[in-house]
Amino acid sequence: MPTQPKRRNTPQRQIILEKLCGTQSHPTASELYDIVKIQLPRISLGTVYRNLEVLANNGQIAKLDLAGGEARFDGTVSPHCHIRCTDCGIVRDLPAMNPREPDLTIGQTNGFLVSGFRMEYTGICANCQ
Amino acid sequence: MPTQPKRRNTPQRQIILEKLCGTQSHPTASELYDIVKIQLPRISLGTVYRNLEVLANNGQIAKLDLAGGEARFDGTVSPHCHIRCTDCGIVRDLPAMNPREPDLTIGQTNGFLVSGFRMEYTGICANCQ
DNA sequence: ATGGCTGCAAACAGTTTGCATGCCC
DNA sequence: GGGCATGCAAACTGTTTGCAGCCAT
Repeated sequence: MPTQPKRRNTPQRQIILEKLCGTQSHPTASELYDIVKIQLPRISLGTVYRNLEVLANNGQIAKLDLAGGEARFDGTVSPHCHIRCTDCGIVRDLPAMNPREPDLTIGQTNGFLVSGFRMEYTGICANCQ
Repeated sequence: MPTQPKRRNTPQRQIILEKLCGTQSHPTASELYDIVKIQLPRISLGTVYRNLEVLANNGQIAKLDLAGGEARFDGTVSPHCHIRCTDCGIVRDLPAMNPREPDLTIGQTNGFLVSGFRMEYTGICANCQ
């Protein structure tokens, strides 16, 4: 198997991780770009995307590939459900909700090897009501 | 409230609906475009998108806004779960699975007005294993 | 000096939209 | 003729990639 490359802990990567873990919101890549740019004005959007991918592969952050186009990112890795506003798109945690365990046998009828499952609530957030 | 426009039943719209309902797969817009093009060689991709939107708003088809980029469309409207191959992206029905009823109170802590929820299994399909 | 990383810009994919024209009621 | 629909092409959005140069090991 291919050994993974030795990663460096660049300021860009550090600050991206720090800002993502320091927020309750689940920012998109470009929202995060705007936040990080305050401290690193010369950072590029491409770097944000590249680092988010590295961090997600590392298991340090979670990529939320929910409905509605843009991917969002979550500094909290432990599994929990989300609720998404169908109007403005913001995503919040549902901490009280513990997701049902995936039923790994469910894919057998289709020949699938089940690896996971996702649950997502949708609704209208307080702001948009 | 705005009255909705009087829709016409054009051949394009008819055949898109017919082809979508006649398949078990959950085609993307451009996959459907390729299928419909056999019978209507001059149809445009934009028309496919526009009609899929009209049909979805009509409740005649369902738009599956799952993870993984491309939207997919489903001629079966009754609620059921899906399993998606993380490798090739194909989507299959999970007919045995009846989705848990959405818990409408779940959003109260966040001030959300819950309108629905989605469940999606992921795995590797038989072909990609 | 090797190889990961950066900023920048261009490329890319999926989707939407503007426009001139066509066709049905 | 009012208005929905079409084909075409251009625009737009989110994301990825190629490249030259930089910096840590």
